[in-house]
Amino acid sequence: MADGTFYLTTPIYYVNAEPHIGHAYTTIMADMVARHRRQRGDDVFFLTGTDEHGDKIARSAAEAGRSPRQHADALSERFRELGATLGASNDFFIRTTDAPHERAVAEVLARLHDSGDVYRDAYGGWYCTACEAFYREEELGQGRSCPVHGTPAEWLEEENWFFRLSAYRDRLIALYDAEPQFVRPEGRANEARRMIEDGLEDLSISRVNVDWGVPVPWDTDQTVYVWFDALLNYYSALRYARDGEDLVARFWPPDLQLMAKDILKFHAVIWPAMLMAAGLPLPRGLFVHGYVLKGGERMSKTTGNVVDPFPFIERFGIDALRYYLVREISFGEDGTFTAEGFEARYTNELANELGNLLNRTVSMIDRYRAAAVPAPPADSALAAELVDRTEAVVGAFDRVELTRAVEEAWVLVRRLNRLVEERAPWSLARDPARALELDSALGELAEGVRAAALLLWPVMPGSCERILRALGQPDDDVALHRARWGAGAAGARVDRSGPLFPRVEVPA
RNA sequence: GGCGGCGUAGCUCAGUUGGUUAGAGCAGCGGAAUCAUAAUCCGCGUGUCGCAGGUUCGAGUCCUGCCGCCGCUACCA
Repeated sequence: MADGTFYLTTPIYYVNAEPHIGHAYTTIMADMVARHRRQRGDDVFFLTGTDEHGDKIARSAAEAGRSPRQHADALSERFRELGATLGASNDFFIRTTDAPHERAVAEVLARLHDSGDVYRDAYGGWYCTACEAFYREEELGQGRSCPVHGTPAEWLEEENWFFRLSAYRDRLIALYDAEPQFVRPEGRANEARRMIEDGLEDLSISRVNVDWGVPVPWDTDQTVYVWFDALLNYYSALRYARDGEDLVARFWPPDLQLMAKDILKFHAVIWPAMLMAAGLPLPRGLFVHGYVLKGGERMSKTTGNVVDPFPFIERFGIDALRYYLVREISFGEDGTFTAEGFEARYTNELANELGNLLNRTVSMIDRYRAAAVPAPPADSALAAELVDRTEAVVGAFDRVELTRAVEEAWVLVRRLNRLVEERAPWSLARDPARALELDSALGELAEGVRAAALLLWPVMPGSCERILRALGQPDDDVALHRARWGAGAAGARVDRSGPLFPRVEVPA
């Protein structure tokens, strides 16, 4: 970031089920950050992908009657397609089954083994195959059942390789002391800190009975624990995403890593410890967001309480979904997805406020000035206001307050609708003596809408490019500095190309 | 049990380090306007800021207790 590069990641998605809106949410939010940083001229690398190893994948593959590889291929492709549908501008899509990733995992693990951070020990415990996790006796339910699945846990004893996580306790606490912004929001940092202070146990990072995984290089009877494997994707991707170029030097460490709150511990405790052990610089910041709730409850693959994003995308368009998610759910908090709320925001905000603003602007310029966009007046009060809006948006993005960023941009949209009423161009148009005033009013309006499109571009890229085209502006340069007052192309002609967000009939 | 969070207008929520008459959006009511996707703009809030105490010149904002709701405690964004 300081050097003008920006490395941004989403978690990699586990391919044991079809993607749902929770995955879409994280990818969309990350994409907004990525696009915003590019608007600012940063050299951005935006990574997402899929997590494909583990016994659970092998089992669901078997149920589906195919090999783990076939299963992973099929589902990984679904996640890749989801990203494309969402308009995700990721620079690479990593799969943990990529051979270069597996080599990187083996290398890092070997390094930790050599340095003494990985050791062999016996481990016994109650194991749930569905969870791929061991439980302590007191955690089990009646009949020694898995607290999550309710199915009986089995007693397993095996020799595993352990990561000396406990040895990093003091260094982790020092990290949280020194970098209060390492994990945001603040409450999540406190949670993570508490996990560290409450005592860390060494972590078993290999499995004997799991075949579908990366073999432990010096003990090929064992495979690497999926989380150890998965976390390293953030590092390994930079080593092979571009043929012939090692991106590690250019982008490492990550500037921002996004995730939902369920995987806080892996990212805020285990991951930095792994990097310390490997001698790699730590990420500059993690941001932990909340859940997209349905009916006030958590969506879950297990219970089937999920929202399918595709019908909404088909009816309202991807930009409407992107807008709704970032606006409705205060980023960092949980929020509830409802069809009613979606439709209300689409109609009130996208169609009526923004879409209609563009439409009335273009329409008046077409009607009163034969489609020629007048130059914006240099003395407009909007010029200063635009500086304020832009700074507010940039500041919000810097703090990863994405909901706030859209709200700040939206203040301009509302200001512009008010401006139309204040100037009343239709009234000026009736008096030929006020032609200059009319030019000024229409130029001011067009310039304001153009700037609003640039501020909102990370949220709704396609729609904002359409706004620019409708105003006769090039749509291929959306750099943020072009949101300056008067930076638009001169001599533009408006193009009436129909409603930006057409009203959608809502069946009763 | 442990740890953490939440409870502010009918609804969804903002409210930096405590400081004057507690805000926004939506919904509702009234009005203006007619460029526009009948889309916009203006006006209208007697809210015990969950309850009870405490600290303070002053608390929605800090402390204690209580009530209610929720999350995490190694499946899943």
